[in-house]
Amino acid sequence: MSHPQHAALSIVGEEDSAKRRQILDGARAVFMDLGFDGGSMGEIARAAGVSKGTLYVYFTDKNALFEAIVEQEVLEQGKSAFNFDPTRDTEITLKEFGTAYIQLLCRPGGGSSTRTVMAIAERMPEVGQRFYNNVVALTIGRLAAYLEARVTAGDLAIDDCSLAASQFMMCCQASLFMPFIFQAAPAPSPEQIAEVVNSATRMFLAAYWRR
Amino acid sequence: MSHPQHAALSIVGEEDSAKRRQILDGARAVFMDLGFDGGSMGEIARAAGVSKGTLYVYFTDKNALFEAIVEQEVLEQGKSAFNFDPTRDTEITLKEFGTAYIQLLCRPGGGSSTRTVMAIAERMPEVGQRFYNNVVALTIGRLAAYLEARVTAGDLAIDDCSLAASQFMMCCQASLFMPFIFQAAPAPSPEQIAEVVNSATRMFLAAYWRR
Amino acid sequence: MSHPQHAALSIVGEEDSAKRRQILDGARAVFMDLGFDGGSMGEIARAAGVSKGTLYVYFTDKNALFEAIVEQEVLEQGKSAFNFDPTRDTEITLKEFGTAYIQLLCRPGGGSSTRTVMAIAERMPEVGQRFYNNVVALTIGRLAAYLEARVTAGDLAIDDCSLAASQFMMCCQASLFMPFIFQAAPAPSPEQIAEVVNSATRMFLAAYWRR
Amino acid sequence: MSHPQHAALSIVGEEDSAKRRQILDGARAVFMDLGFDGGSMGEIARAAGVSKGTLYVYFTDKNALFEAIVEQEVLEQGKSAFNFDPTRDTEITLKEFGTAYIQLLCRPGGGSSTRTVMAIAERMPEVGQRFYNNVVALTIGRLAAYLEARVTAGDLAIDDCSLAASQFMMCCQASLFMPFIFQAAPAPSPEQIAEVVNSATRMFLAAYWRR
DNA sequence: CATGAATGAGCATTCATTCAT
DNA sequence: TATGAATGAATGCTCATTCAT
Repeated sequence: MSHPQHAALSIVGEEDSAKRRQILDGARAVFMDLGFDGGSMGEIARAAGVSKGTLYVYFTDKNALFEAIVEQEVLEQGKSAFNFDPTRDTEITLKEFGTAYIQLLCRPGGGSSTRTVMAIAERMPEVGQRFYNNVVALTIGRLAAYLEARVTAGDLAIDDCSLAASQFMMCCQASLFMPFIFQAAPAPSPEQIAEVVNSATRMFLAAYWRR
Repeated sequence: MSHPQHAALSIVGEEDSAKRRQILDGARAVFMDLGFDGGSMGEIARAAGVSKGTLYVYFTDKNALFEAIVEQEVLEQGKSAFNFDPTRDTEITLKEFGTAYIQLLCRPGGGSSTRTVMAIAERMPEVGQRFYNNVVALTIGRLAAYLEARVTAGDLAIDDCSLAASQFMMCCQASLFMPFIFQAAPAPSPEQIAEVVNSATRMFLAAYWRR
Repeated sequence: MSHPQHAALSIVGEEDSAKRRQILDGARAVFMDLGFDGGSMGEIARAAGVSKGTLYVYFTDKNALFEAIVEQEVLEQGKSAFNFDPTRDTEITLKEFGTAYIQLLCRPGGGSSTRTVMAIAERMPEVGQRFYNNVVALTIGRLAAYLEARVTAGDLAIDDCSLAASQFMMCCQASLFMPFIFQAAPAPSPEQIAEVVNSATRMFLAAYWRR
Repeated sequence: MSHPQHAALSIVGEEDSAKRRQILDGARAVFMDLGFDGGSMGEIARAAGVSKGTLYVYFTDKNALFEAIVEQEVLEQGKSAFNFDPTRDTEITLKEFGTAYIQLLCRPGGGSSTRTVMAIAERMPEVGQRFYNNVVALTIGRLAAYLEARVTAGDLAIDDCSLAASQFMMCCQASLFMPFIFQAAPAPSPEQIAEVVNSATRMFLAAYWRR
């Protein structure tokens, strides 16, 4: 029993045969491009290079396959290691994190996972929740922990570090993410990102830097 | 001559018979709940209390109906009159605006239009653009104009008022909008909104208040 | 009772209000262009410049309207007065008739009635029969009567004048009608028609001229 | 690799699985009875004993299926081997050919393909052309070649053998094909055919027999 | 009588899913 | 296990027909 046979939603210890991976790769490409409804099982099969029948050997149905994709995305993005060394310089840390974060969020064809999950959240709330909790909230939590450390270190004066973390992340998105996700602007250039992140950092430190 | 027979796509001066309104209401409910692909013309007909055929008397096809819904949302949200009297107190103005803005964005079942449009933006870029330009960018522009006035008045010191406006709006969303749109949290309470908006205002003024 | 109210299929003495004529004209244009299935009642209404509802005031349904069109075509084509003066020169009469006949049959957009009726004959046999009997057979009969007169006059020696008439008409179609109706060639030029009709006449007289 | 998965429109070397044949048989029955517009994919599926979905596994759409039917008819009728041995007696050859030709054209339920293709020729001209060129024109060409041989042999005196061939074929149709295709008469009996073909042959030889 | 808004049955087509091999 | 042929329910859309005005 160490092969497929429906691992269902077990968050950890997913079966990972080559076929399964192949399917997930194809499915990700299709779902992220076309969305849940827009992508068909046929296209996924073609993209994955397997037969349609095989899809159903590894996943009970389209929903399960989609959930697995999101899960994978969650795992992967959750792994995004930002440098939150608590002893590191605050300004540098914030700028580097902000840049990496926006680059991740706005990479060409990469708002896709955010968009795709947002899109389905009304119909598949658990999927939206998992994505939020394990990607967005996780990152907020990590940044919050870093901020807490800087508070302790005496650099910053913050009441609610979680809120502050969220504020910083949203500030970094200002003028970049919304146009990008609404297709009103292409992916931002490194220069644009730098400018916005610098401004966000300045604002953040102006508000929270220990006076 | 105030009746159906294809009013076409005229953006302004749309025919507004009762039937048309009825259909738009049904369609909005369905599209916002299920998304563009998820909602079927049959369901819309049922929701609107008309026959499927009637849908096509008023709208050429599913796309046109969807676009009309978005257009309506655009018109409605674009009309949102925030009090941007340039002589008004800065802090009060920001707090009131922030509160109204988040209430609009996160009203129960109201992130839906944002979500629904984001979801379709990859496949219908013009729709995404219209929504961004006439709702999001419009509001940013209005706030930016107000900020400009306060700069002139000597209250604030801001280089890029448009960026600043965007920053304030994003800051107000912190910890509220993302959980809401990912269905990880219900619509925020007035108290939650007040707290976040206050914090955003504090941060904003700390950064941009003339020293 | 001297107005509409469904005159049904009465072959003679059809009601003929202006509206009715208007409808028939629109319907003819549409049916002959698009065929019975291809033409819609909506298009007919537009072509006739009346409302769809009005169509049903004058004709019970699409079938009845179509039948009326064919009937009208039958009446009109039946009236085609070829010069069959029994005392007229045989060769000249044949050539003139042949030319007029092919011109009628192959006039641009005019094989249409033949095509349209043939097309529906399997599903509406009575319509096909009426058309054949009152257009094709009628013309054969008239030519046959003329031939009979020439036999009596001593010009021709024919056993079965009806068959002979049919033979002459078919011979005139040779190389012209089939390509035309299969859309493998455009409507024939007067020169082409003349050549074919001349050849047919030569052949006919070679076979039936009193030796 | 002898199975579906879209054999596309390859005119020759068509895949020929049993299912495909089954579908073609059902489709032929339906299309020939009801015409292109009159026959629905649902009826075809029922007639073929397969599901509607299966139709689309073998044919991209209704048009393709219809074209395949016509193509099959073209192939089949094009194969009709008439005995055109150039050394064979002229009168016998003509009579035998004429009889076989009319029998083919007027076989019960067999004028149908001619009718069905004529009917659609206005909207699908390539289909009409293929049918004309590969069925009608082909046969004319073969007969013309035979006539040419008889001219060379000194039996016949013909200027335009192609026109003469067409004339003979049309003459053979006299009083038989038109009533048949308009459903004004059932398929002709062998006796009727013999009589008409004999008369056509007599006429033809009277005109073209070397004097 | 004439209108045109409204209907609902019907159509071509797609696609998630099943299952014999 | 992997396949791909087959399915049938569902979808977007059209159109002949009805009926209140």
